[in-house]
Amino acid sequence: MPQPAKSTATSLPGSVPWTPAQTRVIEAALALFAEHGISGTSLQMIADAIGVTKAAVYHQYHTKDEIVLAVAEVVLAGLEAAVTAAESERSRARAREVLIAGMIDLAVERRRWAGILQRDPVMLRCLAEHEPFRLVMDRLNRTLMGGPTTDRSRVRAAMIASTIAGTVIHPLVVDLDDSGLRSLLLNEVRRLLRRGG
Amino acid sequence: MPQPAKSTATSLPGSVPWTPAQTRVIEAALALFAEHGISGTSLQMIADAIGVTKAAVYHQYHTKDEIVLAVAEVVLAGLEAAVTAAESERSRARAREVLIAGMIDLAVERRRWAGILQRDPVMLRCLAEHEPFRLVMDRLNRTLMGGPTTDRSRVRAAMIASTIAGTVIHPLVVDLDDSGLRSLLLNEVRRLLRRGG
DNA sequence: GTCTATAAATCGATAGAC
DNA sequence: GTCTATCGATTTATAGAC
Repeated sequence: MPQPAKSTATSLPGSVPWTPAQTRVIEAALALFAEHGISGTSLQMIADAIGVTKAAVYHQYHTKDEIVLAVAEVVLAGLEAAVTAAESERSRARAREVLIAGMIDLAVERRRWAGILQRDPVMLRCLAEHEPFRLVMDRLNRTLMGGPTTDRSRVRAAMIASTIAGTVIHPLVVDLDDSGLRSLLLNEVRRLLRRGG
Repeated sequence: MPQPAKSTATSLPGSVPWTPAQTRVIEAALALFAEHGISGTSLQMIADAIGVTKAAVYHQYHTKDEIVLAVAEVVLAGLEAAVTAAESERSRARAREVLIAGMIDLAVERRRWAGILQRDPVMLRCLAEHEPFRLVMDRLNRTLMGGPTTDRSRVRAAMIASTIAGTVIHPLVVDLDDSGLRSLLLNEVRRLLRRGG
């Protein structure tokens, strides 16, 4: 079913015309997904959190998958913006620095959900199956490697991504305030890059 | 309910007398939990994977929580051994090095499931609720910090743990063989420690 | 946009025969 | 140890009134 000139529905670029009711659904879903996982969250739980019935939720999104997709768009929209900003830098080294700073900002300010969502099996499958999402991740990874693709650059890029996503949700740092965590994490990740690259 | 001299039932130290049928259950559960998450895995799926009925599974473990608990014991038994080995080193610096090497060995050799399980909301709740598990994690974190608890040492320990657990499951490194990933990861993590700490 | 009511499937869990 | 058969609760999802 080809439909040439109308690809705004499931693509990333942000201008999705959400209704207030849809916004309430994805906000509630985001919080519940982060706490219980996607499989562990039922539509009943989402409906209860908003204060409506299941039928009202189904009127906004016809399947649970659609809700997952909408949540994925929200989560990845921020990353996509960070990657785009980084790609406009002149050197690859500068691009990587800017991207890392952006990723840390995002991870810290949404540390409640950002990290967990990116490890959820259902979300991972969603990101792998839908090309627009995979494209963003490819651009992110390429910028993160900052040069030719070698075993070593793969491992280093994977380390940076895991460190940022994983540290902000680690039990050891739950007591730290956002700005303190942000600057400490930024410093330590930069140390990772300084020698060898 | 104090029970002085009989703590083998739910404590970690390995000598749990599993029957062959129980071993089949937790092996199937481990693989399915890693692929679909714990909430996303039903007892029917576990039974199907083994080739028996649900009732047969229930004969081994009376609730799903018991299966989760058994899986958690398997996962944490390896970590506990690594921590114990590290703690017997003379200096705290040596202890940390040994622990990190052990954690990397474990993460790489079980990279199919080790990382995902430690991020699953149900597993996290299980680790937080049962003291024996929390105790192991506390010892691990203390050894990882390698000295006084400061904001900086917390962040650095969280970074090391997230890096190891997250890198081995990152899409960028799925094609690398175990030994290559292991040595690259070990080198890069050691670089993290070299300066400042 | 939200409701009540309901269908069909699956969930975790149990009883009892073999 | 495994089976058949079943319970009650919950799940995703739909129909139709307001």
